Formats: sequence, structure tokens, C-alpha cells
Amino acid sequence: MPKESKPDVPAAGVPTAKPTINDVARISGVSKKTVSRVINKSPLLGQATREKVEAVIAELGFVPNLQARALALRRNFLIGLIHDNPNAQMVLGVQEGILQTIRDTEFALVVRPVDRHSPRLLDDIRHFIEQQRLYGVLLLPPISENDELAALCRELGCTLVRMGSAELDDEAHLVASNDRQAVREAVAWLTGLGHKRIGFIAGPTGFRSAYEREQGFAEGLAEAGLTPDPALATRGDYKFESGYEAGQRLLDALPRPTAVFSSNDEMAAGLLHAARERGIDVPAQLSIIGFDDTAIAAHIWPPLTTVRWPIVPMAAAAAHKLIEPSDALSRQALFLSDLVRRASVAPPEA
Amino acid sequence: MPKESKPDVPAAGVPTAKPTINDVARISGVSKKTVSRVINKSPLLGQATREKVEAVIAELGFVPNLQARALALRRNFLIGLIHDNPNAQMVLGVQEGILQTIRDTEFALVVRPVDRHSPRLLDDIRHFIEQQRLYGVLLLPPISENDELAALCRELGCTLVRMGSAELDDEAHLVASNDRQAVREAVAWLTGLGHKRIGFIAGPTGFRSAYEREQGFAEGLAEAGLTPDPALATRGDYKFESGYEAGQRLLDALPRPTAVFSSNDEMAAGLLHAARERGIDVPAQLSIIGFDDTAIAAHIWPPLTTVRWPIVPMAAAAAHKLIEPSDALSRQALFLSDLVRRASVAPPEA
DNA sequence: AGGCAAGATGACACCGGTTTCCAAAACAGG
DNA sequence: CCTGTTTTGGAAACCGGTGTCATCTTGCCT
Repeated sequence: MPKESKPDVPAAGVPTAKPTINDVARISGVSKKTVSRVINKSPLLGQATREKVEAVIAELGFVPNLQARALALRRNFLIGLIHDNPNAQMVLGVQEGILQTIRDTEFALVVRPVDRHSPRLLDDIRHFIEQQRLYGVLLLPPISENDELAALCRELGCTLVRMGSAELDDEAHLVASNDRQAVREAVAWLTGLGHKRIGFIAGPTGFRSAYEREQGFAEGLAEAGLTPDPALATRGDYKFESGYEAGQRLLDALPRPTAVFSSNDEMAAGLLHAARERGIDVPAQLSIIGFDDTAIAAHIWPPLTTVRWPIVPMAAAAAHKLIEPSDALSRQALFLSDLVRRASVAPPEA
Repeated sequence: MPKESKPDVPAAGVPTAKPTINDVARISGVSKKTVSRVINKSPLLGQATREKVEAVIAELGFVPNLQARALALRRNFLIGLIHDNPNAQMVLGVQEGILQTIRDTEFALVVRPVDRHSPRLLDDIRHFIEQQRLYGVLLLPPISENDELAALCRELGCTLVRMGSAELDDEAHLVASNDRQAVREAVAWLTGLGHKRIGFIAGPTGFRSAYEREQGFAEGLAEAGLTPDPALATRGDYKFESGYEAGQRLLDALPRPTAVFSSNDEMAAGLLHAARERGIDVPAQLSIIGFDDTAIAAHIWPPLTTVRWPIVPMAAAAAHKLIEPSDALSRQALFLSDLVRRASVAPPEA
């Protein structure tokens, strides 16, 4: 019994040195190169040889050294998540989705929050990608809309998938949700209940997601034969406080809107604060719809009707596109959102 | 032209191949080894030689190849964040803190959420650490309380810092906040306002953080000369729904508590829901204090008085302990929390 | 059978650092 | 001036894989 390979409880003086490709080659009586071919599933390889080598690999519990591969391939097995997104829940949802995909692969996820307004942004990211030799990166909105950044990734030979609204990139490098359509349905829900004065809180200018939601709102009104009232449209920056301020403006309008669509949940929560301060009952006197279905939507009072988009599956698909671009699963680029109906919406008062 | 390898318009004919340690050695007229000594700040090296080499490094813009170093050193420049924490804001705060520390170093952050109850937990993490050859890992609560996991990291030669309540580990491998003291102060705030029937929603059993907060609550009552009433103590699992259910129980108690301390904000929000359903006015008829100061605390109505602990600085310190253990900054292990006073607390009704 | 294309395998250099070992140079003491 | 010790630099091996290219089998066609 010269060799005893109990991985747990080394106990004995055996150093438990991990087997290398050389060990596998020696024991199975082939060259390193052949073992390498087995590892990489090279097609030009004899069936018999492959099985023999695989048996030895299994027996030894051989796991290829990622650092050595990274050196030789000039490419690390790391997926980078680059984002500039204030929404913790969304970022974590994306991380979860990516990890669902790379679980049981050799890939790992490295995260890199950035400051969109930093002048060193591109230099920093260039250095980051080069130094870590990232295999691919996933860009989250809003920074996914930065075309310079995308060009940089491509220049560095780093595969790239962008998350965001459609038309940002081609299908192979994009996952998107149909925000516009979802907002139209949300507005249809309100008009169907009889609402005619519907306010709108837009997201910040320059964000494609904000633009899409705006368009969806306009289309929704048009479908119901309503004309937009400029006094009922205002803008925020996706943060709670801006929703609160937007609420002040909207609730000053006369006659007051009977419903408001907010471009995200945080601003909707801010609006709700403003309504509460004025003693306006939600939903009896004011219906509210948000967007994103973040945790806060279900936990404020009344629970918020909102548009939910499938963050985790989208991120999982994005990761799939990065590491298995030719796979059929990597085909889908558009994901559907749906309206979550909760207590913040009711028919308008008579 | 047999070989043409222009990746992307590098403009000049310069191939932009990155300089290696060999280039530096050749140009500065020394050996690789000497350059390596410069990179690694080896003490036994001539001053003149060092400066000469450093000049060449700067001029060439040489950056050592991390993958090659990782292979040779058998250790990658990656910090792992292992967590099993449902609170997105907290996890993201930790990521931010770590990144503050490793910014401008060669380290990167790789994240690894896990399932505490998975039977494969230890095997998975072993494989992860070995495969990626992590330099160090940071463990977040509640999984940071798993001593087997900590032992595993040590066995694999991976430095380790645990985040959580004190007494989990020695100072060099721990960052903690003084939960107990903070809860005592929160309770003192309530008793100071005249509350005498104070309810408590504990966190799940088996969590040290939950235990610390329980102790702090008991001590706070004792300091005010109050005796704990078992009818006013209940338990949740840190989730919104469990807070809601806990609220049902507490608000059934007769006489009703005039204030409740909840072991985290989510459960406090659940309690608030329960109170609202019964038409109980907060804070006039019921004061509520939470813990964590997550986003929801400020955004629900009324805004929640809560205990805030310094997540980001704690995580930054933890990362510092990992990569620069001997540094003076790595000395601090205990961080102070403070009470954020908002509108959910008022004196009891007469 | 001979010729040839295609397929399977191996030898060897290479990725870019670190480490071992040893020689040369510098320095001290006798 | 010689010997012994310390500092400094170089050659070569090594970390553990992958790429290129040559070689050796095969199978197929005429």
C-alpha cells in the first residue's frame, strides 16, 4: 500500500500533494499533451485513449490548475461584473443569477463597482481587465449604456454582455426586458379601472431605461385615448427623495391626479410619503404603481403594485452568453416583465 | 504577410505587447532575479540597483503578470467573500468596504454566496478555495459563526477574517460591532421616555447576533428596573413575514406593549404592517425600534428609529486585516454602533 | 499494392514569473 | 596578503498547463 489518498484527515505524513497533469500522463502512459486534449475535450482524439485517461483522472481526483491554464491561455477564468447601480437588491439578484450559471464550472465571479463620473473610469477598468485577464464581463445598467466602455472590452479581447433595454447591442451581447410593453400594460390596468388623470414620474434623462418607460407611458395613455397633461408629468433621479419631491409637485396639481405611475419603486415610496403627509389616502384617493418589484414594494403600506422583471434569470442568461455563446440557451435576449397587482391601486373615487 | 495580428487599430506599428520582467531586466542590464527582488521589495538589494530598475519599470509601464505570479507562488491575488446573508444592502455594503481597501492594489474581490444548509457546503468551499487559490476569505454572518468552515480555511492556508459579534475569534481574525451595548442604549431611550411595557422580537436561535441583541435587551430592561414579561417576548427569523406574525402575537397581549424593539428592520416593518392593520397608530400608540438601518428603515412610514452599525468601515478594516495583517490599521476589531432617532418612537400615551 | 489524406499522438518550446544553487565581488579580520 | 564571511547577480530549474509542428498510424482510393 504505497499510496493512500484520503483527502480528509491527512493525519499521516503524506503531504497530500495534488496530482498534476504530469502524474496523469505518466500513470496513463500518454503524453501531457494528450491529457491536455482530454481536459479540453479536443475532438481529434481516440475514443479508447480518452476513456483510459479519463479513468485515471477520476481515480486520481485530478483537477487542472487554473492558474497554470490562465498563464498559458493568457486568459483567466473570471467573469467580471461591472456596475454602477445604486439598487442593492438588483445587483445582488444579478450576482445570484450569474452564480447559478457558473456553479459547477471553473469560473468565478469578481465584482467591480465603479463610479460612472470618475475621469479615470476607462483607465481603471482597462487596468482591471488586463491585470486580472478577465474572461468576460457583464455590464449592468446604467453603465451598460456606455459605448466607450463596451469598445474597450472588445479591444481587450474580453467577451462582453450588456444588460439593459433593447437596441443597446446585438442579440449575442445583450439581455433586455421589455420595459415599454410592461409599462403600457400597467397604464392599461389603471385606465381600465377608470382613471383618467394619471401622473407620471420619469427617471433621469439620459438613461435608456427611463426613456423606455416614458415611451411606454405615453403609448399607454394614447391607447386609452387620453391626452398627456404636462402638469402631471415630472422627473426624478430614481432615489427616494426625488420621488418625495416629485410627489409634492404632482399632488399640488389641480385637479389632482387619481393615479401615478412611478418609474421605479423607490420614487414610488417617496411619493407615498408625500401623499401620507398630506393625508391623502392610498389607494382610495390615489393609486400608485411602481417599477422593479424590489423588497420595499411589498413591505411598505399599502403594498405597492409594481412591474417585476426577471433579474435573476436574465443575469443567468447573460452569464451563459459569456461562457457558452454558441449554446441554444444563449439565443434568448428579451425577457418578459409582468405586473404584480397589490393594494396600492383601486378605482378612482366617484 | 503570413501573420497579421492587429487586434484593434493600435494606430502605430508598435505591437503594444506588454513588457515582461525580461524586458525590464534586459534594458536595465540586470537579471530577472534582481527585477523580481525589486518587485517584491526584497531588503537585501543595493540601493543604486533598486533605483535603476525602478526607473526602467516606470518608464516601460511594466506591470507584473498576476497569473504568472499566482502560478509560481501557488497563491492567487483574490479575496473571497463567502456569505449566506439575505440582506442585500448589507452584502453590498461589505463589498463596497472591501473594494475601498483593495482599490489600487493588485487584489480583486470574488463573491461566493452559499447555502448554509447544503450538505455539500464544506466540500464546495474547499473546492472553490483550492481551485481559485484564494489569498484570503472574509466570512459574513451568519455563516461566519461556522467554526468548521473557519478550520477549513486555515487548513488550506487561506487567511481568514470573520465578521460578526465579538468572541467569535481572536482580534486578528475578527471585526465586530458592539450590538449588545447598542441595544441597551436603544432600550434606555425607550425607558427614558416613560415606556414600561416594552415588547421584544428576537432573531432566530443559534445566531450569535440574535443572542447578543437579546442580552442587550434584557440588560436594558434591568438597568431601568423593569422585569421582563414573557408575554412580551417573541421570536422571528429576521424576515418581514415573521415580523408580521410576531406583531400579531405581541399586539394580542393585554395590556398591549407601548413599545417594541425588533432585532432587525425587516421584522420591524412587518410589525408595523400588523399594527396598521389593527388601526394602531405608530408612534402615538406604539413605538418601534429596529436594527441595521437598512434602506427600508428610512423609507417606510413612519421612518423607523433603528440601530446603525458601520458596515462599510468594518468591511474595509476586515479586508485590511487580510492583506496587511501587520499594519497598525489592522489592530481595531471592535466598531461602535449608534442609534438613529426617527419618527417611529414617541412617549407612551398618558 | 502503392499512394495519399486524414487522424491520432508525442516532443519540445513557451506563458511570465519565483526559487535554488552557486559563483563573483566586496569587505572584514588576522 | 591571505582567508573567511557577507552581499549581489546569474544560470537554470520550476510552477502546471497550452501551442506548434513533426511523426506515426490508419483507412480509403485507384
